Amino acid sequence: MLDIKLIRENPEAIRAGAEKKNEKCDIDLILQLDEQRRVIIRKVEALKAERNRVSGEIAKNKKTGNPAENAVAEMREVGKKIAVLDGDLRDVDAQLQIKLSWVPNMPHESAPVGKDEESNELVREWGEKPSFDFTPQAHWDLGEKLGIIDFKAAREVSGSGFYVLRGAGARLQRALISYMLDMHTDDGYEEVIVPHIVSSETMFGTGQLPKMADDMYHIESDDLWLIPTAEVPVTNLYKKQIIDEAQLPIHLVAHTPCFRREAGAAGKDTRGMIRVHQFDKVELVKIVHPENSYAALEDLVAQAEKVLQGLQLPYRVVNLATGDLSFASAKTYDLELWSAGVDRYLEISSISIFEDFQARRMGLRYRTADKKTVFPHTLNGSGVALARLIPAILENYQNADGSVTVPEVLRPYMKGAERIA
RNA sequence: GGAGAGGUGGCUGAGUGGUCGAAAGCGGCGGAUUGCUAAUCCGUUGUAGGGUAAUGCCCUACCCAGGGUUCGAAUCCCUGCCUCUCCGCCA
Repeated sequence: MLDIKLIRENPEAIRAGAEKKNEKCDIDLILQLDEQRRVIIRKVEALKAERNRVSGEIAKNKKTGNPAENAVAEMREVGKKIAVLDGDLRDVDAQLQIKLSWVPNMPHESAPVGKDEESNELVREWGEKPSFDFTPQAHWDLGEKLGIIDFKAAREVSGSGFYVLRGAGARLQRALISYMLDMHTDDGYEEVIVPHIVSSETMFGTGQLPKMADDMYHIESDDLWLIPTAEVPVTNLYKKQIIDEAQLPIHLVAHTPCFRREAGAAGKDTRGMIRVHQFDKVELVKIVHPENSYAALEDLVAQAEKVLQGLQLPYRVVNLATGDLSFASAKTYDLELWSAGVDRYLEISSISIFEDFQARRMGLRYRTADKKTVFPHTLNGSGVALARLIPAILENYQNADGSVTVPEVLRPYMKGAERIA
């Protein structure tokens, strides 16, 4: 959510920002509703002030036994006017809130301007792509031959877009989760376990609702939603709170499953576990002081990179173009992992700063020393997504005989196993 | 799921339909004082919206949420949500 005052004072900037993100929003209507709202407030509050004053007099007169019938009759009329205006105000305010909830966050000036991923900016590359003296296989072939990924069983159980890990495959995922959680908690992130099903209000807080409703699983009977990312429950842990400035920065890490309908992605990446309806992810969330939030973004990127560096996997860092940014994001870096079998980069982590957009939506504030309440900045980043990481490990660490070498840092978590064969 | 109780400011906890944004205590903040690791005393202490040049001032709203009754609601009525206790069910 953007501050209505900001929109009132800089309508052109907001319009331009939305345009850069390929988002539409009706700024003119918002300004009009905002003006209407304030006109009604001025009227109705003047009437309420009068009613309060006269009601006080009525009380006094009743006590001293003076007649008050005239005043009561008058106030009955004033009360009717107030009821009408209050109704108008509710309507206008509701309309305004809906329009406001559809205004995207402004892109940061350091996000490259462009309408789609073509304009993404390569920031840096790390590691070397592996070279093979044989033709590397894709993870779906490798995994099925090794008996560690079972797509057929997943289809039977749930339909397309799911996967089953077995044996060393399941073990590999658990090892990765432990490896990542250990790393992040060692670096000062607090581990949290959170609900995977959340309310509409919570989905609104981080900006998934209203825009992404069709991309998420909705449980109609209870009006609850399956989380598409741990960002949602973790950031909302502080919803509607005024926290102490001294509590900042807050660093959290959570492992959760993520559920995505992938409604608009029919036909894309249909093979393997690259685009699925459910996958696990380790997510990092930060709540920080506005003054150093962009430094916190760089730190968060480095934290996610550390996971890949530890695993010795080649990747590149990309600064997303404005048109590729999500609704709530001001700036996003993607980490893309090279995967030898599919011969392409896989987006494995997305690290974003939302400035105060999410905090304002969820009513999260902190109190300063001089007792002001301020919206902190929120950030999050995958650290990292398992359903992309496992394919990359299998493909990049594969051997000519179809076995897979276990990355060294994972061996302690795999009972010392050096290979999956 | 059934029965009962209840939801008041950072916390504890009062509150007869009118002078209650709300007693009191604790905590916090500011100050005074005492040489003894703290006590005592005084003051102050919520959030948001509107107006205004104004972090000041005025006004409005908020005692779980949403409706209603009334000139006037923390206080009465209805609905919902949540919490607690007991029973049932259950990993």
